[in-house]
Amino acid sequence: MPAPITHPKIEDVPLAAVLHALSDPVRLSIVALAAEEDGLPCRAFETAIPKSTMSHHWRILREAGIIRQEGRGTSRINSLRREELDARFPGLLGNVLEQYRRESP
Amino acid sequence: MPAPITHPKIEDVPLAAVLHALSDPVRLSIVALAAEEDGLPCRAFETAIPKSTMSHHWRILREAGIIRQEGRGTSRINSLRREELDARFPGLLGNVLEQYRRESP
DNA sequence: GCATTAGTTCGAAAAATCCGTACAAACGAA
DNA sequence: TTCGTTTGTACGGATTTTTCGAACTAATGC
Repeated sequence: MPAPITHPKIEDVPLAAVLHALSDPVRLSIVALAAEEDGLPCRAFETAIPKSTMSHHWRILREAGIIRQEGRGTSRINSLRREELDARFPGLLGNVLEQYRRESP
Repeated sequence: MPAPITHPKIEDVPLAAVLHALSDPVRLSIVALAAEEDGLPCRAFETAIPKSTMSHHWRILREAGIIRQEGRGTSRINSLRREELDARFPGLLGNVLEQYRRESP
């Protein structure tokens, strides 16, 4: 994929950016699935939404330091930046995931 | 003030709405101050930002069930809906406030 | 070579945000 | 009561963000 995928240093990510990234139902569902299963490609998420919109959501999550993407062939491997995020915002992601699971069982 | 101020039932508020309300630096600072001191009027918050913009932020916070406003004379009394929020999203607000204080000391 | 698949980019429409201006309501003082 | 002040909302337009179809690129397979 042409655009060189870049990931921010976690210490450069403001709290508001993380909360913003998590403030969308589609992105929440992405994060919840990524938390359960590591290394999934983009196509494994949220089939009902157009690819271009999903691409936008991935970018928001990437730029908020929440998800890491590595190109593998024609697809991407997605993973949560769990440890980094926990170091920077202790307990935040875990708590949000807990709320999410409570809300959508 | 003309518009009848309404507050949502806390169980009707989606997680994404709460995170969205908290995903703005100005609103975060409002919530942080409201958490420290109860019953402050709107004018006590964020003097540098235009009144009309602040009014918008208050509305977002109100509609997310985060803040309760009661008209008192020409001003409003603002308070966090702490207990209700903690019942619906246990630990979430406290965690976000913790991150906020860590980030802006 | 050609077709398929995975995901990005472009461009335009729709929605949200920001902010100046005008406004309404409550209050105090004359 | 009437005038001026204070507190916050409503309106309208400019800017920004979000959404999504269509075109595109790159890797893979036949």
